[in-house]
Amino acid sequence: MKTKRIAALQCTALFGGLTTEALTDIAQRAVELHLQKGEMLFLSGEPAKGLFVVVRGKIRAFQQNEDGREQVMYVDAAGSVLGDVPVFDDGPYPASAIAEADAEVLFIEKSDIRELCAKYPSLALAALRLMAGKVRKHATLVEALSLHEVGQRLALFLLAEAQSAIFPTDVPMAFRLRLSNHEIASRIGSVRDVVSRAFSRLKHQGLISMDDRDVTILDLHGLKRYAANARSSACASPK
Amino acid sequence: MKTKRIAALQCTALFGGLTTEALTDIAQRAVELHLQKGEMLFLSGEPAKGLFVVVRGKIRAFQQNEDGREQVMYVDAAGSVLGDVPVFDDGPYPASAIAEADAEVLFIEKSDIRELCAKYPSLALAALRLMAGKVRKHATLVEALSLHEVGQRLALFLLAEAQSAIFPTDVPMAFRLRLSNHEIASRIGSVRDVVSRAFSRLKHQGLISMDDRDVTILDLHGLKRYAANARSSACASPK
DNA sequence: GGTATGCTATGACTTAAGTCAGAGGACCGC
DNA sequence: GCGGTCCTCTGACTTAAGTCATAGCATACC
Repeated sequence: MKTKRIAALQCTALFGGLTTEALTDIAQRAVELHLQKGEMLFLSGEPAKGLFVVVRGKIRAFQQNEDGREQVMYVDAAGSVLGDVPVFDDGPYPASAIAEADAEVLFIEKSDIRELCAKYPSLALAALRLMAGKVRKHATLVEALSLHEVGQRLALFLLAEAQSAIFPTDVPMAFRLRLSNHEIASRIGSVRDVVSRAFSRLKHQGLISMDDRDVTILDLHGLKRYAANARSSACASPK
Repeated sequence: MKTKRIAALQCTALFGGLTTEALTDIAQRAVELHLQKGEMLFLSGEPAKGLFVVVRGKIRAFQQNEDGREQVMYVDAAGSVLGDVPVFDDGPYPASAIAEADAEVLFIEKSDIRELCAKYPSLALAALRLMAGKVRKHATLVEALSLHEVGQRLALFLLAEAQSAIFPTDVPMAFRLRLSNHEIASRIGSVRDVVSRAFSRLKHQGLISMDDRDVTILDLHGLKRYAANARSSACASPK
């Protein structure tokens, strides 16, 4: 009956290392939730009762200001865990979460997780590894937002996208953008129009080319140089 | 001989809950370091061998761009732990660390920490709590940098400072700024001049007053409103 | 005393970022 | 076909942020 849940838990970095008994135990205590695209999972600042495991679909964690502008923290697909922070520090959720596509998630009580961490050291270490990764990711975001301008942040975003899109042999790296300019903007801390202009700048400087949404990095080193220091790589001869 | 070290470890949130035996064990494996003000403890991106416990003094963790502009992540005083992230995710240090004042720190090997986490679940849980707090802190910073303007970030900073300066009875909250405008700027992601102007704006709007570096919050609700939405609280009648 | 040094404050200026509006392309359903 | 919706790209404009230069005021030091 609960084998599907157990399989889902097994696929996560957090629970993957546990024994079948432990997984069965968690699976039985978990509550299944089905979300339609656009449904909120939780709100930033809301008291937290536990964490969520994504079984299917996509969940977007983000912050919002009064004007409705969004900053995406991360997007969690199947196998990811969200809402882990409040489990360990007893605070409210630090961000809001919404279903980016129809999704299926498992809810697990805070107390259950803590209990299991105390019982299975490997679970605690897995949680630590996950959490450390989040700190690192956020630290990178802070650095980008505080110390780099929009064009540089876009360059960094493209470099990361190129990395994750696996085309190891294509030397002039090409990949398809899965996100709209609006979505890119909400990830790199800007707005649609400005991202559009930043793209134009990269194109005019000969660092990338775009055919519809297919990006080709023409000058990898130049793009990296631009990401590190926008000024140094300017003044080239645009077409 | 090592009782001083043990006492220092006992004072940290990370190791505070351990038994004396465990503490003695760590204390023996720890390496003592003495830093003069301005000395670097580690550099962002550098491979990490372990974590550091601050025994005395202050250590500042920060990022820097090519122009030398700094973003402070946090400042650790006695009892704090830094460099914990790479211990659990095996990456390099995510930020640089420098002695803000003459300092004394203990270095503990990555492998020792991991071993102890597996052995003492309470240590793992303490580490998780610490790490969760860092994620939360960074998430707050990301939100501020991405979604609020400098004036709002300064207001948020002042509200946080007022909180930590303990004056529970003073209704018109007053506290002394321990930081220069330059330091404040490096914490809220801006530069000296801009912070100075942001201060003037808050003063002109009657939200705060300043006598040298003594700040008084004249209108707590107004300041909070300004932090949430700078536009709404404008247009008041400045003196 | 004089002279560094470090800090604040300010006005003038430049540039990056963000806003607004218009035009056009792709896609969907009717 | 038509009218939606959703996206992109652009130029013109406004505003926030950052830069530069200057002046003032403490403190520390010789």
